[in-house]
Amino acid sequence: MKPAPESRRRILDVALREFAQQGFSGARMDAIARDAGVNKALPFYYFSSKENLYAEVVTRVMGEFLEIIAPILTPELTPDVLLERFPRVLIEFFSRKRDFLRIVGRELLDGSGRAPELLARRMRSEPHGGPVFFSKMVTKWFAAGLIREADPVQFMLHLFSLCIYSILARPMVEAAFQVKNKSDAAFYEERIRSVTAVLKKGLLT
Amino acid sequence: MKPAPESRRRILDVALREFAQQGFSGARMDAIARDAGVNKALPFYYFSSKENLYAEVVTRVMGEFLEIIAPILTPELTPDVLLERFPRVLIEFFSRKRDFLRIVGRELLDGSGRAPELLARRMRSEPHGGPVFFSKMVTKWFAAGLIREADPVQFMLHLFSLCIYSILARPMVEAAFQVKNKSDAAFYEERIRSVTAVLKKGLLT
Amino acid sequence: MKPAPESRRRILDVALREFAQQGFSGARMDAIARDAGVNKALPFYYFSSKENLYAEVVTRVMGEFLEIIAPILTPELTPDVLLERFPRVLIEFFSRKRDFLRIVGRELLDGSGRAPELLARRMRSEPHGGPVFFSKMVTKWFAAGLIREADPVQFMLHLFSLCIYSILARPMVEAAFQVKNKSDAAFYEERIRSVTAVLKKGLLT
Amino acid sequence: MKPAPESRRRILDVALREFAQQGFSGARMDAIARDAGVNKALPFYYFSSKENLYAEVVTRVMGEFLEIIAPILTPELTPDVLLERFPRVLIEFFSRKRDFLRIVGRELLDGSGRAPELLARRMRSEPHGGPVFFSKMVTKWFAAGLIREADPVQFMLHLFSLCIYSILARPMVEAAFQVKNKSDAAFYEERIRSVTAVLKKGLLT
DNA sequence: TATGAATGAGAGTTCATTCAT
DNA sequence: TATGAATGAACTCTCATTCAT
Repeated sequence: MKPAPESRRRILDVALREFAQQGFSGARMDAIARDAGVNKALPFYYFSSKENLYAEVVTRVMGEFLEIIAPILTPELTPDVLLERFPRVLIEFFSRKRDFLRIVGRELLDGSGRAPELLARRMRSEPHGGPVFFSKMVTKWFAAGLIREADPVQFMLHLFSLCIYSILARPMVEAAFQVKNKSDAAFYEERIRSVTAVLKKGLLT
Repeated sequence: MKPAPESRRRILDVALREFAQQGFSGARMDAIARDAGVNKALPFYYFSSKENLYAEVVTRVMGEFLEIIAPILTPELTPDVLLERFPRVLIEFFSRKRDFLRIVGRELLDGSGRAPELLARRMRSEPHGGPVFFSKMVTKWFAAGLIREADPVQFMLHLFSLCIYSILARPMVEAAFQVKNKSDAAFYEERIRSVTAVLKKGLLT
Repeated sequence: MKPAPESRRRILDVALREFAQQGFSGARMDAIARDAGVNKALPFYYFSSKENLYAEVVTRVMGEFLEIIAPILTPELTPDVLLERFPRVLIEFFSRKRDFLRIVGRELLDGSGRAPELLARRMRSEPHGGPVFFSKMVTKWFAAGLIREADPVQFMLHLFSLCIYSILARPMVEAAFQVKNKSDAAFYEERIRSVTAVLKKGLLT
Repeated sequence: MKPAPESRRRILDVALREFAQQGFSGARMDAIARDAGVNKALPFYYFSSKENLYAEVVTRVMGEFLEIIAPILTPELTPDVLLERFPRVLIEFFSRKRDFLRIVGRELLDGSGRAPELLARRMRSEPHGGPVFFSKMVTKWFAAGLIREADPVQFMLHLFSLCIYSILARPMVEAAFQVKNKSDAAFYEERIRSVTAVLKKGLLT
């Protein structure tokens, strides 16, 4: 039996890191090949173009991202459980996988990015009906007087903003305040606590 | 004194847009020159290098950004006034100047960005003592029992996250929810309302 | 003796078409393998190099070409019979085998082509003494007052030019005259008639 | 005053030679730049792509070709004058400009070539009505009993075939006959004589 | 006989930058 | 102040070819 092409996986791993650090245009196929320890033609052998390699990277990133949040969104979900769990899961995920976060961030900046579309397609095939399901849940919660925000989009934006953006914005805010960096672990723990508090206080009735 | 030549300003304007849309590596000096209606050697005449031109763009962006938030931060500021005004000012500013937002966003993604340093330098020379002043204010507010968050960094992250990130994340969240786009104006007004509510409820005592 | 594997023949067939359409440099070994339905290493297994594969193609083309004209060149040949038969045989052959014609055409263009040498070698081993034999025949015909052209080279050039070139030049002349295309069959029949007439009238006494 | 970019012309000249010798795929942009004595980016500066450079070459070739035959086609033309002049003009032109001939030849082989279309466009804007004019002339000559061939396309194919193809086919026929090369000049003079004779005898009444 | 993985040597093209004018 | 011409270095991508299996 042939040894599964480990090179392919290594190229994809390295590409993820390279695209995260340098952005699409800044990333160099040469560098990816070199860091993956293969000939510079091999990435093209497996992925046929830079564009395509990037697409596979984004697909993988969004895939793992969705796998992380999917388990939270059960039909029995209540808003207090959601607000309790979501920040920890998201912040811990992205603080461990900084490169994933940067890929997502870059997709957000490039308006026309592939991520939104990918997301939409995946969401449509989600177990509990995906976004529509979630949308209805928020509406139901609001009707039941459990939360203060009626609009599911606003509700979701609050969650994502506070969790994701805080990791990105940290260096800037710390620079502005000229605060010495705490350890990463300490910062993220503190952040999880604070975000959870604001969300619960701010959104639950 | 000679009036600054119009070409120079046009190049800077176009560069801001190009860097915002394409990122540093993706931006093309050719394209900037073309769109500014000048020969492609002229940007080098004025700014000597791509790196330098980008630096000037970032400086301008951060400058205008700080000019927007500076007036809010008076010595007499109270937290309820801050939370009332800040979201409107920030969201309205960045929704009008999408390119500014993207420049800032890219700076956040490129860990080594110039923005944090620039910000730090500017902050140090602020009227009321800048960040240290603000830091003390938050501490004082907390001591006075006006707010629930003791850490100025966390406090600030909440504000920026909810305001800035929501503009960037909108296409993604709307894609996920498969929501039809409202008009921009309606969306932003709604967002301002919702963010303000969450912040006040979540952070004020 | 093992039957020549079918893959080998398929590769050769496809190669002939590919070289005809794209020329030597334009032809892609990948494409040949793909179209032959084999792995792209196999052509090298059988033919060891592109150069070599091309040589085999040319050999085959020239071989079939000579097989076509050989039967005409009998010792009893008279000029009127030659001029009657030759155009039909050649034009019908090449109009059925366009790829053969293009291979020959390309050989003519690449001064250093392998075809002339191949031809020379084959001719030397022809039944009736080959070209020398033919050369003498033309001389004899001229001496006997049967034809108006004494030089065998000129004589032969007339034959080949009118027959072969007309197939190649057709698209160009039709473009120039903006003539609607007749059916291929009709065109070739017309061409055979016209060429035969010119040759007989022009060369016979 | 700026010195007219001599580089551009040099690149075009060299490209004509290179494309003629190597064909489109075989030609190397590097080689063109090198032989033109310029940096290898300059051909792209002026012509933006290999494809485009080739198109300019073909345009030039067809242009000069048409300039050569245009003066012959006057309204007062008679068939005996045409058949007398045409072979000499064409054979002398292409024997002096072998590269032109090879470009034309390659265009003929690549069915989809640009040459036919180019030719058509140029013909349409010719002084005396171009091909339609010529077509009518042939018809008139035939009606007047001056020539034996009624079809203008066949008539034209005879002319071009005998003149052009003979230059290309010479090495092959000489190889076949194992004839020692005469001097070029002698061969072409001989060819002009022979072609003229065949055409006049074969086509005139 | 046949293949998938892998490669070295370029090929065409791009791009920031320089320079004479 | 402004430009057209020109370049060097790099970049993405291609392609004939090899090799272990």
